[in-house]
Amino acid sequence: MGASKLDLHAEDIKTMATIAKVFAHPARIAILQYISKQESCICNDIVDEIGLSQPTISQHLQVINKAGLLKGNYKGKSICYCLNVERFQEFQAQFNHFFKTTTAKCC
Amino acid sequence: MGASKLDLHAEDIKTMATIAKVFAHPARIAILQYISKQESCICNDIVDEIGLSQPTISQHLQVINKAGLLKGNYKGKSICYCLNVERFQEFQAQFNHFFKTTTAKCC
DNA sequence: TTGTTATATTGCAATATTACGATTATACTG
DNA sequence: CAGTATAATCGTAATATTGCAATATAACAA
Repeated sequence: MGASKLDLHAEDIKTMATIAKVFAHPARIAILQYISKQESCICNDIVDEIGLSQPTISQHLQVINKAGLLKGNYKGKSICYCLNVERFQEFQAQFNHFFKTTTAKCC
Repeated sequence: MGASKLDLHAEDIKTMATIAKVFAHPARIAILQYISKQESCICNDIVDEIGLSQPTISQHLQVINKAGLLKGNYKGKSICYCLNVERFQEFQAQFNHFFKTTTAKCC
């Protein structure tokens, strides 16, 4: 099928998976790293940097944005995309909690 | 297409995405948490716990296993799956590094 | 307003993922 | 060895993701 039986899983478990999905594509990791490095980061720069087409980058940006990790302000004709640091730290906290609470008992 | 242009991205970026993919499905998160909680954790228990079919669970276990996160020993007829803690901690370290090195400069 | 540049959206093709029934392999038991 | 229980594999269907060309929209400049 391809559709995950979402109702099966607890809310926090679904949240973790949703967060992880954002990071589950190299282009999105690359975009996040690039955005965080640059002082000013307009979409066209990202396109040049990553090597994917403008629509594809835009699509990945949308995924990142939907996760709440993006802030954008117009800088002239371009948009300066920036990392939503607060949200990013929330994600990190979720991961840390997941790692902390997942420790093997057996073997 | 669906195929990611892998050659575009740096090795460490691909690694991050690959790791994240393991966590990018609620069933796998649930499996990992369940495995870590139980003293002894046979596959059939996981099937009962998660509510997906045996082949589906087996498929997810394979994904987790390919990532190196699984240890399994036969316990009678069943297999006791356990978390490879060392590998799991490696993953955590990778995430920590990613989060640490990705900090916004602009906005 | 018209033209220009930058980004978003749409539509579509290719591939990947998820899920399960049917079957096969594996390890034990009698 | 034959029988049983458990897990893996195969085949296949449904859905999701990825990627891009074409097009639309948005913001500015003249």
